[in-house]
Amino acid sequence: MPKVSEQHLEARKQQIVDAAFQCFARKGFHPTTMQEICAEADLSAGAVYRYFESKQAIIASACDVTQETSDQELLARAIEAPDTRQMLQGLADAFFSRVDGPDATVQNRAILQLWAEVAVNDEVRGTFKEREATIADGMRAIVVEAQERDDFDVGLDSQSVVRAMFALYDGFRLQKAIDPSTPTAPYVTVVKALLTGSFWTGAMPDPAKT
Amino acid sequence: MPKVSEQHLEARKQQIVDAAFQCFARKGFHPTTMQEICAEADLSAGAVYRYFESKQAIIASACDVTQETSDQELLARAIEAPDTRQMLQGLADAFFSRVDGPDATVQNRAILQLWAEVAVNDEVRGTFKEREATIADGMRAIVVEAQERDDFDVGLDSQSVVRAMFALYDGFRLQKAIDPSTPTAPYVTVVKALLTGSFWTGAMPDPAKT
Amino acid sequence: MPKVSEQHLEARKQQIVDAAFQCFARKGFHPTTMQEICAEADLSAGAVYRYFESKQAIIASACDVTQETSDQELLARAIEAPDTRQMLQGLADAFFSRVDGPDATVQNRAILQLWAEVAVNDEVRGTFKEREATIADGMRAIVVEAQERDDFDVGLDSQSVVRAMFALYDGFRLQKAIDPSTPTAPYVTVVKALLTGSFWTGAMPDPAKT
Amino acid sequence: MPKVSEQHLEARKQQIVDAAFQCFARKGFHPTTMQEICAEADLSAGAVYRYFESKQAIIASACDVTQETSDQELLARAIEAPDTRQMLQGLADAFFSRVDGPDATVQNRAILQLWAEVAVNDEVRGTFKEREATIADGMRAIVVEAQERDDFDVGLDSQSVVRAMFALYDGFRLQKAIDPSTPTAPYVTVVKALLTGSFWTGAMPDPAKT
DNA sequence: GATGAATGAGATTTCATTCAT
DNA sequence: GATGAATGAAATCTCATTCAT
Repeated sequence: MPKVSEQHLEARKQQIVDAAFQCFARKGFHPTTMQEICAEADLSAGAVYRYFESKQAIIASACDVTQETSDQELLARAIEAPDTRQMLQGLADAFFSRVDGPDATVQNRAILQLWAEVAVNDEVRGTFKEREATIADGMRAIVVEAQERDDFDVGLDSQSVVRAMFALYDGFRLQKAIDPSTPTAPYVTVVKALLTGSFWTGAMPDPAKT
Repeated sequence: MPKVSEQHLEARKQQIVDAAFQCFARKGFHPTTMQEICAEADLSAGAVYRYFESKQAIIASACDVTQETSDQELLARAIEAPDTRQMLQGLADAFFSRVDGPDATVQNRAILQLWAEVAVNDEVRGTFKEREATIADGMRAIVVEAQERDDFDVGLDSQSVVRAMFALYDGFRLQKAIDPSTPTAPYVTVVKALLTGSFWTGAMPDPAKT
Repeated sequence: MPKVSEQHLEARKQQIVDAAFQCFARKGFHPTTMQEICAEADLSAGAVYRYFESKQAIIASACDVTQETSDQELLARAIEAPDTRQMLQGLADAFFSRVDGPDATVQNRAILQLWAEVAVNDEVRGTFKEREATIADGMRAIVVEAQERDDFDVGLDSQSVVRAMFALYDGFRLQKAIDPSTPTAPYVTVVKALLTGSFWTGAMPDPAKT
Repeated sequence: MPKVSEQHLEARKQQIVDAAFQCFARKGFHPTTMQEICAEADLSAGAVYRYFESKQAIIASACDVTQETSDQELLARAIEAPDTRQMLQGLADAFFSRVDGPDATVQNRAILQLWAEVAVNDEVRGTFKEREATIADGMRAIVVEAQERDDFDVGLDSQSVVRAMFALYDGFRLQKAIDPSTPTAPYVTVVKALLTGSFWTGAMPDPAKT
């Protein structure tokens, strides 16, 4: 009996967050009204408030949900690659596969809303930083390992390398959000080229200098 | 006399937009109230409405103002560099010098608000895309030139290369907005390394393959 | 079988009214929600609505319940006293014994809610006046009798004498409701003194005058 | 300039509290809606909220206003009377003159609402107790003085005597609130009789006993 | 009979905008 | 030109009541 109830509860919460998510991607957090969320969730206001204390709680929940899925898994799988290059390519493919596909534009636009909220809302920022930190740690381990294998310049700050990787991903999501027709494949090719040394084909600086 | 008037008008508009900008960076566009903008601008509601038709107009104006300064100039100056590497390094220094310094956190956070609005507001998106396109075109010329000099892999889509450059910049602004204490210098080093071929120090793939 | 049912029905109603009574004393009629009553009664909303048509009905019932007990009885017993003084003292003791004891604060506070409702709610006022009238009539008989015995000034309006007696009771309940630590015994002493002539110990006015 | 503004502010606040007072007397605090208060005050919702933070604040203010007038003055004037009897009679006349007259029913009913709120609302209770205490202290001085003159039984607790006086007043207000047609004059006569020794005309108890 | 999730009207409160002074 | 009090539509949230299970 408690099980049914709990399943029901979770299902309803999901239903509401999903509906809210759509609305948020469409109009942003604050311009979205509860009425719109209720309509999208096909529920009355009273029902929604049975599952969430406030609109703020729905926003927080929606922020929480974003990409809650398995960055960890991606990292774990990537690490099994035989060499750094293949690992990076696998990672790039895995991450960038998310920016296309059904629902991706909604996700990408929602992410922008989340970022804006993060800049402004301490609670949301807290959760966000925490999650980022977890992934960043995983990534950093990978970077350090690549440096130990002498694949990445050991002189580079590993943290900053991770930041650059994030940037290449997040920055592209921004562009997809603004223009969903942006082609992904050639971008991923560039990213792989950057990370695996085939981007720059010109002369290298005289190592005697610097 | 019309000149004085016009100067005055512009000055007041600037005063209001500046005030609004601060508020927006602090709370986001929509949660910011006109009262807050008025207070920050040290003007009455009536006065503000003499210069702007609506809050929406202030938002649009604030979005317009963002980095209105001289991306073009930076590009023009960069192009004068003797070689691609120096040009890229100059560009990186120029752009990333903006993400620090006084007022930078406000700028970085405001940018997140702008992005969120862009995802959601057709008018703002129009202006934004236009501006981006202008800079992107300038950057693209640089990239194509680098490819012609055989400094960048000619097989890469120049548009996507520009996107990657944008991403490295925007993605970092995102991180600075979330955590203003993020150090910039090591990140810029990584960016330069990525773009000028000193990032990847491992083996290159067998050109016979692929 | 109808009897069992009826007993059950009454028991349930009582349970609900008792619960409501507690809530009402705590928060007042209108701020109390049905949910709170249900929780206090340990019943579901549906169950409560099986026994009462509406919240209004519960309020009415709670008002009805107040002191439903036996003012009449007190009067009947008092009347058996050998003289007016003893009768008044007995009455005072009987009535004021109610303002202390367990549950008395709840009662006293609930009474204030009732009075407020009476001022505002025609239905409740009707019931209230009726009940008051009954007791007032009983009291009045006592007063008239005392006047006939020449114990009370025959020049006084008996109705108003009754009102004064009520006032001494109700006004004290008000004070106990506001501050439950108010001591009862010395107050009762004063009341008895007032009613039996030992309050005023000064000179009496010159009967020649007035 | 600040003076005009401040006067205006006070005037508006008064206007709103007065309007609210009417509504409260009519329907009670909680069933009264802001819309009703706004309509009664002939002001828009927005305007009302410029002067009061919340409905709760209006309730508090309305409670505060109740009888803010000059109980102190009455006491001060009463004290000048040549003897206790005349003083008591003066006091009684002064106080009870308030329970009739235009607007008195509104006042009397509002008082019941206040009492109910006092039982339930800590903030309101605080203010209420404080004010009561002030008057009670004044009254007590009078009572003690009467005891020193040997007009009141010195064996009685002066605090309780004050309480009895309050009760005779408050209890009558209750009755007037419930039935505004209750005649005041004969009641006042009874009160005066009680306090000045002409109520009980029967035998006094044998002082040898007790 | 009992449950408690759902309803939806309605309450309080906010805030962009206007306009008399 | 400037002010800021006033407006009132609309937002969030509550809660008495119903009804499928």
